[in-house]
Amino acid sequence: MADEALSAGAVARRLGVAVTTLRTWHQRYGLGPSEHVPGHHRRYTPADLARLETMRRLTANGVAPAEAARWAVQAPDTGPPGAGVGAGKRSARDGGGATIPVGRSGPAARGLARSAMRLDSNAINEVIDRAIRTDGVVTTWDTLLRPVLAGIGERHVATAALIEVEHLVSRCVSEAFAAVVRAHAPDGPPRLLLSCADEEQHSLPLEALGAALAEAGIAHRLLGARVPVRALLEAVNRTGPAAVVLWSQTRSTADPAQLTALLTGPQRPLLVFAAGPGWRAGSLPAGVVRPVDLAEALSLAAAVRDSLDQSAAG
Amino acid sequence: MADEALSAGAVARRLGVAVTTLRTWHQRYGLGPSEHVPGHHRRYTPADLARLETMRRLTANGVAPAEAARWAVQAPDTGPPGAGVGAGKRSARDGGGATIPVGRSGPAARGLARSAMRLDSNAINEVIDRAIRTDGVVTTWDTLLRPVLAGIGERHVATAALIEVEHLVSRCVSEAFAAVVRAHAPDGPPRLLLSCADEEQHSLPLEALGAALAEAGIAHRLLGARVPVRALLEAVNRTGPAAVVLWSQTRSTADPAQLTALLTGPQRPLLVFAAGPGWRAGSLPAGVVRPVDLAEALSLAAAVRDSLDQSAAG
DNA sequence: TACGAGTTGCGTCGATTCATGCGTCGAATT
DNA sequence: AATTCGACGCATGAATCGACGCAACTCGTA
Repeated sequence: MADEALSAGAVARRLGVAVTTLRTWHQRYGLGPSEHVPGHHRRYTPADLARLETMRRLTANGVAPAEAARWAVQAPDTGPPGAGVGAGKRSARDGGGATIPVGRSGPAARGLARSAMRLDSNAINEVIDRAIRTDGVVTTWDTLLRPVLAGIGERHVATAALIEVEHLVSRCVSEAFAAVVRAHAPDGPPRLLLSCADEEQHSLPLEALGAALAEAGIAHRLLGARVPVRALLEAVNRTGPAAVVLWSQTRSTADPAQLTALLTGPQRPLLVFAAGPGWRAGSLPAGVVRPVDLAEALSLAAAVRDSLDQSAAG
Repeated sequence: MADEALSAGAVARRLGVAVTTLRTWHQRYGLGPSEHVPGHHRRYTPADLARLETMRRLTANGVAPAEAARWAVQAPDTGPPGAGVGAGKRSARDGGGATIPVGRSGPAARGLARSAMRLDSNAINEVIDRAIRTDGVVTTWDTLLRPVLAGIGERHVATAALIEVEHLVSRCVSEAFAAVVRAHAPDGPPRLLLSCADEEQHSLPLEALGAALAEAGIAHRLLGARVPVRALLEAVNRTGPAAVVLWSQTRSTADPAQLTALLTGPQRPLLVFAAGPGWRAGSLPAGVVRPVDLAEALSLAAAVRDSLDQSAAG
């Protein structure tokens, strides 16, 4: 670690705020140099600077300063500031429709596919539950459920068959996620709102995120599929979440106007996540964070975890 | 400083009610911050919040707000004996406001409606689970869930609002039924196939039937919504069920040809049920049984099971 | 079965309170 | 000499307050 210790003025200039504000943030929110003896000059380490960067970015997104400071204090790095997202690698696009739709996704996937073809919901449930219990929600989703569902989906659009299989598996997956959410008691008021974009009917990925959040002890609200913009704004207005995750599976449902409506809504500004492969990186309004996969969405949401809402300060 | 001095907005968001409602509760029932000078902002201490939590819990169970407030003021963490669906004395009148019309469906229905308006999925789950545990699936469906869902639906078609509420409640109901199915281990191979009619997207009644069947120890398969005729025949052909229940919610999805196709298929099931209000009694092909409600469908299915057992034993 | 009375949640409006960023000042630090 | 420190104060926009009213629902009654 470079032991560079930035002075208050340097930090203030870098952040674009006044020196006095730094002092104010320190004494009001405790957001200052980690080691500081009263009366002496403040020396900001890179870690302190990172905290202040988080504070600046959150406040720039409209988060109330008191709340933003709380997040910044306990979660130094809440993800990329928006620049690094564009370099998102196109993740595995499992091309090639082979005879076995799951490809090389492991034996569990093959077993699941077989149970699905047999319409054996008990076996499906058993496989999914065990995978979740063993590997957790994220891994199960990425390495088991998504491949199988993608395989069924490809086959379905190609052959116009397997519709009943797709429905059954979707139901089982949904139920498994719901069971995870039910098993983990929520530890506080839900400050996270998950919703599908307008006309978007694929809610399973969002349910996966919800289950992963529950697994991590993070409370949330999940609205479901096909949420019109008006209904979404209504829900935001009513519950006032700290962050909203809007899922879009396909390009046709990824209308950036929905994000803009969220950011300019009557309710207080908030963090907005644009999740799902539908969104185009270039056309997103400013202030929208775009996680590339489930794991990143989870870690981003974790930054909001322990923030008990209280806008009062003493 | 008291690190827990919640502002009015924060509390309102946490409870899922409007800020105005909080003020109303204060001046109508005296349910407010313990220390509050008129004109100043309200600061809710944890004790005050606990009181409001009690208020929320009681109203979620259908207690009239005035009475719930009386309880919450004097006993922050106690409640009246939580009773089942039909219980509860009607001591106080129950008003309206921004809620869902449930008519005379009992206090639990009103509590569920209030929780739904608050988008409080935890409270919704709690109410539903307890009702199912106390009164069983059939009674819960007929006297609690269906009235509330019908109320939401009516208001939804009239006002084009409450879509998010409808989705949330539907999800919770679906999850509750799924939990019932999971909790009761199936005792044999499923000889019963439940499926929605083609284009039919309301699968909740079928899920209710599925949960009731599971509760009675009858194994079944549930395909889900929007099952094309070809997919249904495919599933019947593959699994060879003894009976098939085909659900149709509205007249537009009740094509009798689907029933005829079932009866003339190669793997002809022993019995075909045409369930749901969509079917017209006159236009059903011969050999199709039409249960009028959930209870009748359940008893018919039980009869099928028993006859199968007898034939297997003999 | 229709209607009035009682209840309840919440929107609106003008006034007030509060949180926040920053300027200023005398003393201390580098 | 150049900053920075701690303390205080100020301007401003957001949040809230109190009051009022409205629409909707339930229930008792005719």
